[in-house]
Amino acid sequence: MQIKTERSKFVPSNKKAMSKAERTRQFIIEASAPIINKKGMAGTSLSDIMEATKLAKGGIYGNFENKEEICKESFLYLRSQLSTKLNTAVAEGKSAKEKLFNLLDVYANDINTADGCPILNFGTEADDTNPAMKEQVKKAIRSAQNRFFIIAEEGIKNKELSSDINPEHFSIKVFAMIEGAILCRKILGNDDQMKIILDSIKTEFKNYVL
Amino acid sequence: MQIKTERSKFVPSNKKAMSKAERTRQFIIEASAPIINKKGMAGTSLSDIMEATKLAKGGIYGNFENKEEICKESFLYLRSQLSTKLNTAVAEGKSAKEKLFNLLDVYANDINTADGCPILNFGTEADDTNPAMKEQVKKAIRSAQNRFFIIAEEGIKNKELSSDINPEHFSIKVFAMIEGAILCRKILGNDDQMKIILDSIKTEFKNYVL
DNA sequence: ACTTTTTTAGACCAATCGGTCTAATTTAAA
DNA sequence: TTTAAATTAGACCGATTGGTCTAAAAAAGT
Repeated sequence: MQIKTERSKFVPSNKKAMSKAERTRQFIIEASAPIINKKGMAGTSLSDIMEATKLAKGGIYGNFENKEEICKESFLYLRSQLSTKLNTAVAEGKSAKEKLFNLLDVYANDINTADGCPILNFGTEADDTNPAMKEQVKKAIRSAQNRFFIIAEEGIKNKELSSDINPEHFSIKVFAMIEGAILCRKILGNDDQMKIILDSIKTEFKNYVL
Repeated sequence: MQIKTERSKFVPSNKKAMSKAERTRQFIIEASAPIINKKGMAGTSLSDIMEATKLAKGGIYGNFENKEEICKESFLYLRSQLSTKLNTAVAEGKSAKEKLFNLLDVYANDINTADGCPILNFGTEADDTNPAMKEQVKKAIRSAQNRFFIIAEEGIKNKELSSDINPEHFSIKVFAMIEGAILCRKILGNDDQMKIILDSIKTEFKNYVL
């Protein structure tokens, strides 16, 4: 005895050539990602996901092997969303300085709108318990650091920046500071420290601008 | 029908005037803390704690209201353990520079021995789900930052440091960088970035030494 | 429009969750 | 050493966990 119920009407950005299942799969990811990012992988239950998607168990497990796969795909989704924003910000800058400042501004403004940095959230949970996830986070860190690295390196190449700047050290320091700042923002509940840190990065960077 | 079993023979550092229950309570905390720090609060089950302590449920719940209390006490324990180490390192330094460098060296060497920084681990998990815990982490951040602040401020007062150093900004930046470095160390699985960051902090600090 | 294939609902499952309670056992006071 | 109080073992509890399976429903060919 089955009762007729409404099904998912979700239509993702890339509409064409997507089967119903592919669309549902994507819908589940997009609905789950913010929850998992917020409550953690262990802290998010299947009923949380069912509630968020309004789907029954069958609808979920018809599209995913298990909860872990949903977590992994959610991380990849959040990572790519954020990546796009950050890359766009960089691309819109015309100089090394503009590129960096645009990039920092995204970190300043955008991430608190969402529920925090997925690298930080998934990373701290995965490190001791989930090697596959840890590997994904590792890639994400490398790519985030590389964004800063490229800006500095190209800046030198284009004679915009003094070659005194060490792109590797610069990218590592800046990334670490920002992740630390995100943590402080979340726990302390305000942007004060984030602002101080971003200002300080900008001030230091200006010393290298030729 | 009860079967006689061995009970906890644990004797904590402060031996005197502790009832059996107080000792067991402390024992449970010390056994649980590293597990919770590692697997997270949601990721640690009561059976994990039972296994680590070799106690039955009754032995646990006779000493704690609920799992959350164990988590909270575990955080406080880890925090105080770490605090002691850090404060000792600072106290052993004879100059501002020595104090800071000693302090940084603890972060460099000691924390990877354990299972990562409790501020980072508990903080990222608590922020959206556990306001009481979040409040505790907030205190811990403030106290950790204050340690750096005091070193800089006293350094100025004692004419060891140029007053160009801004103790507030310095403490915020250094703390953020270290937390970021701890994250990177855990995920990337090596100390390279941590070393670069600590060296960079030291180098920058030296500019202010008179 | 009809048929086949894909997809989803939801009952069901064993296992585990956090937590309670009582009786047995230790501890500690007398 | 006896006795009263404090403490712990572990059976038990209902709720929830992640996950399976089948029949119904929807989507996709034809």
